[in-house]
Amino acid sequence: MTKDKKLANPLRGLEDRPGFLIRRAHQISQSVFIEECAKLDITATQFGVLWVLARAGELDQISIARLLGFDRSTTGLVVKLLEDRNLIVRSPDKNDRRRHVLRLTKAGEDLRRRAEPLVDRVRMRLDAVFTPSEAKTFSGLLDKFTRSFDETARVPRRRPSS
Amino acid sequence: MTKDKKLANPLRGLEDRPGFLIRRAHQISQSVFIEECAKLDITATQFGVLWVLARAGELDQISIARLLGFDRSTTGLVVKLLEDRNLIVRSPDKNDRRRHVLRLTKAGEDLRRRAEPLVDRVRMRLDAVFTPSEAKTFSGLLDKFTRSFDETARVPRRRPSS
DNA sequence: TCCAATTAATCAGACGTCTGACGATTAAGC
DNA sequence: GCTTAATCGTCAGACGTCTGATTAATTGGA
Repeated sequence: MTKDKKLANPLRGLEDRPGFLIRRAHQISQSVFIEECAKLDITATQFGVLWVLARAGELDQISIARLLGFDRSTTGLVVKLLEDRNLIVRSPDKNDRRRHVLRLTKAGEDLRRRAEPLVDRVRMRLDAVFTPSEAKTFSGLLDKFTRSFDETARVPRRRPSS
Repeated sequence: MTKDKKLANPLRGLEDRPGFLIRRAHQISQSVFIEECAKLDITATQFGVLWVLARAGELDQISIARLLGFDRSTTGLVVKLLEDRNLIVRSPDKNDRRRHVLRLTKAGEDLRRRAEPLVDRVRMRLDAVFTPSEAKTFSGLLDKFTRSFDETARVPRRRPSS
């Protein structure tokens, strides 16, 4: 290969590695989320915790981590931020004193509800670059990809049975 | 919706948001990269810089950032780590004193070359969960997705013309 | 019953990522 | 030429993420 060819495309061979494009896709989707939800000052990760708590009523940190596929430490830090903002409360579990059970406060539930339409907008903006058929295929492949690694990944994820 | 149904699947409605699955896919691919390249002590981000420098010969930080879609600050920090390990050298640009031109050292080029087969293994492991046809479709959709946002994203990316 | 393995949670440390600000330098318009 | 705008790089601060270690509590097996 000549030096000129190198200069012509310094990315040939990197661009088609899935990891590289996945990283970029993640960066983009995070950026769109932050942009849409700026007025609520909430991140995608934080919203995930609010969401799952709204659905489940109450959970301990480890359960949240497993459902969302977050690392234990990550979950602990995110939960701390939400607790500092009084969006969730933590109370010791009487049956198992290692656990702290989390639940949404009224403020947390209000914020989650207000975030809902904004998060829908994020989804719409992300899907908008595809035809409906492509969007479906993309989601399906992402699901297959992530599902294939759920059990063997360093940070495993246990999806609900339903 | 009954409370029982909530408990049955606390993730319904979150799982099919593309951003959520993209995050998980990113987490997985990073994890596989780290696992394969553990003995070289290099991350995907760092490898990207080594790669693009190997291709281009020499570049300043901003050019690297634009080619890879990294933030300026991120690039600065990654470059610093590589420089501390003597994998790249930085020299002031005589024509433009704002710039510092980066190039690989011998150690940097050696590391990049040794990383090559490991990075190929990462790609193989990621693609292995798909049929060849699915892998191609997935790559194509990821490319379309990222390309659609390259210009409007907060962190823009300028792909090489070739 | 008692010891060992497991589990929940926290912490320090590291890297990646972005924002907003700043200083230094160059380029552009008048 | 001079003023203004744009650009390169850095820094502090914040959040997300993972590792490895530690502490406290529970569980399971001999």
